[in-house]
Amino acid sequence: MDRPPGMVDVAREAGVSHITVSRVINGHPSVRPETRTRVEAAIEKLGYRRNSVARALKSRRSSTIGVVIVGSDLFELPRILLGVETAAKEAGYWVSLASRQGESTTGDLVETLRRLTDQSVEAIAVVADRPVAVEALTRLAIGVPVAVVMSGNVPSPDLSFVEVDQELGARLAVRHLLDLGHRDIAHLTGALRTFDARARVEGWQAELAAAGAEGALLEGDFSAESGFRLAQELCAADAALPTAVFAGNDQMAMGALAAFAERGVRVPQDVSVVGFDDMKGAGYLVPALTTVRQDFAHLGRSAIEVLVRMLGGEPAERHKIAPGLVVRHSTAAPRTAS
Amino acid sequence: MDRPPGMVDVAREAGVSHITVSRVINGHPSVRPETRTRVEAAIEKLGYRRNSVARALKSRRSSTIGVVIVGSDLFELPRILLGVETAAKEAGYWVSLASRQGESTTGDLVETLRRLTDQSVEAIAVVADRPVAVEALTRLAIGVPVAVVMSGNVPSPDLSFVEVDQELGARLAVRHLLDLGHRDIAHLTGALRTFDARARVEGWQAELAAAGAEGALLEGDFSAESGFRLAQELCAADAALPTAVFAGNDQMAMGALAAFAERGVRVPQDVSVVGFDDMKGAGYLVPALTTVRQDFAHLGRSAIEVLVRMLGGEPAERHKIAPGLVVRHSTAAPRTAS
DNA sequence: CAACGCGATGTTAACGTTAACAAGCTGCCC
DNA sequence: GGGCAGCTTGTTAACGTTAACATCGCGTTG
Repeated sequence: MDRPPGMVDVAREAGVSHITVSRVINGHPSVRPETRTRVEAAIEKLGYRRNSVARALKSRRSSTIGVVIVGSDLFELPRILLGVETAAKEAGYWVSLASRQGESTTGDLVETLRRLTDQSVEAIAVVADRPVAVEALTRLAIGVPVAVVMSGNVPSPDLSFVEVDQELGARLAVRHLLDLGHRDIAHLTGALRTFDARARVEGWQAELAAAGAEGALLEGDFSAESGFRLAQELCAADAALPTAVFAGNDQMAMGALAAFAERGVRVPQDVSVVGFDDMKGAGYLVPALTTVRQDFAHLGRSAIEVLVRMLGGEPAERHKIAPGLVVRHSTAAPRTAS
Repeated sequence: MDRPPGMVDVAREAGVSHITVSRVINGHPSVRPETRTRVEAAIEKLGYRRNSVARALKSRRSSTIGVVIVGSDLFELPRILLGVETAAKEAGYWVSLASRQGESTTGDLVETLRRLTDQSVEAIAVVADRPVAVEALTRLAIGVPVAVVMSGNVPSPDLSFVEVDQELGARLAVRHLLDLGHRDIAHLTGALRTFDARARVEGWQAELAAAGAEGALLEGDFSAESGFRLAQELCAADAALPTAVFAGNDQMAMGALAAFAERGVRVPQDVSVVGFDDMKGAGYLVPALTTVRQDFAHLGRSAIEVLVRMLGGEPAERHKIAPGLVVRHSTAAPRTAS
């Protein structure tokens, strides 16, 4: 015998029919304990393993959840993925991966989703950083439950959304600076084609407006390089330096810190800096970075949990996970209250 | 009709038999062009998509490659994964994910591999940072081609290995310091249970020995925190500070930089620091970090390419990808040549 | 002109599982 | 003691595809 044993082989070994083997494996109640034991012994002896492909074909249940990754600005992808994978495994599902890098057109995305449904995935989690991708999703009848991770605000009754509340995070950061006494808080934005960057801008604006404070907006792209460049611009400008800078993410904060160090601008004495993400090592920048922490593993886990509920017939859900402010040493009261 | 159309439906529409449809889809040569066109029209009209589960069942080819992730110290996982996914897609394969976090026993690993083969994956890539995992692999007859990513040095004729040459990377880093005139080069190691950390220690030792130089070894765990702590120890020690520090990775270098800044030790004037990885933003630390760059996407891509060749009947291969030194501003000649 | 070869198409039978239905056995109650 | 319920087991038929073999028609060649 050159191929792995099937149910028939186990059945022959145990002296029963293959369907009894099926029942034992699926935990069907009406099997005599004695028979069950015999079948289990045969399974053990032959080293039988259920062929999940055949099972998927017949039962139309592949026990697989597809994950689509759109965009590659996602620094924290591994943590999300680990959350996804862990939760999926716990729920008895496989994770099948499909990514779309670079400029993904709507057609590309459709094709990726198609490939995934061809594979008979039961549900799909889309980890997307761009509104474009999500807008495309809303126009698609995919036929399986879909959860969108990390980006929301698009009205769509059939899609679930799981995201960290970016606007709240931004507000937390800005409020912290306001509380310290800052009234001129610049924002170095992330890539504005992404949801996250936009939501952070909104949070920053809203909080600033509520406090009657102000600040310049400089557009970056989430890279440390852009943070560096924008901070340099800030220094070079004729106007006085703002007393605080809210960076689009920790990478940009890092760049800004480098630029300030180069110009001899002291942080936090001359200018306060807040980041976003709480990336690995953020506490060991100089100075240790005050930032907004996102729980990415939680995000991934929630996505799967939502999908599992949807597979159970529940309607689509929307979850906003609250981020938390982590205060370290890159923020302080402004030197001179104007 | 409530379920998606199958080949029979297409066949009926086109007025042929389902097997002709199969031939058209698989690009079989002996189909009359006129028939082909008719079938293609029917496919288009019905929106037919091949059921890859049924195909996998019959042909025993799932077109899926399994990826097992062992350990979670892998900061650069997403880049590897993206390389894997891209290369797999190009080669016509799916990627199915399975991770093992935390303390993975051999039994755990076996079970994970089993689950993957149950799914009929055609090949498996194991991204592992620990020797334990790899040793377990060598004792297993898995039945499909296996490539191990990121860790080598274990003799095993059936396993392919794809890794960045860690020892070479360490040598590059240390040689750079030696060339600058350093003779006392401490090494803050990564977690010694991992291959990478060990290989870097070996490279450091070998290069030091070859040059007749010396230096202390302090054991860390790849975290910025450990880099910080060990650098503090270095400062606190009665003996003089080494003139250079080779950190186990960029995170640890970051921690060390923070510790030195706190103590008023200037980098690179008082002490030079070299990292490993070239993590995102390494060029925007203060000072910009000299480090060793690993091409992770290449790593992932190579793994898939090797597996595809193995699926084509080729024997196992071993690849060492050469890392490159990136010189920035955290290294300089020692202040006083002794 | 018949036989052969070959390209194009069709028929049948798997792949290994689960669903639906059928049937045997036991024990219980009237 | 017969019939019926209920538990256990078996028979048969799919799921949608591909492999192997069969068939048909036509052009070519001895």
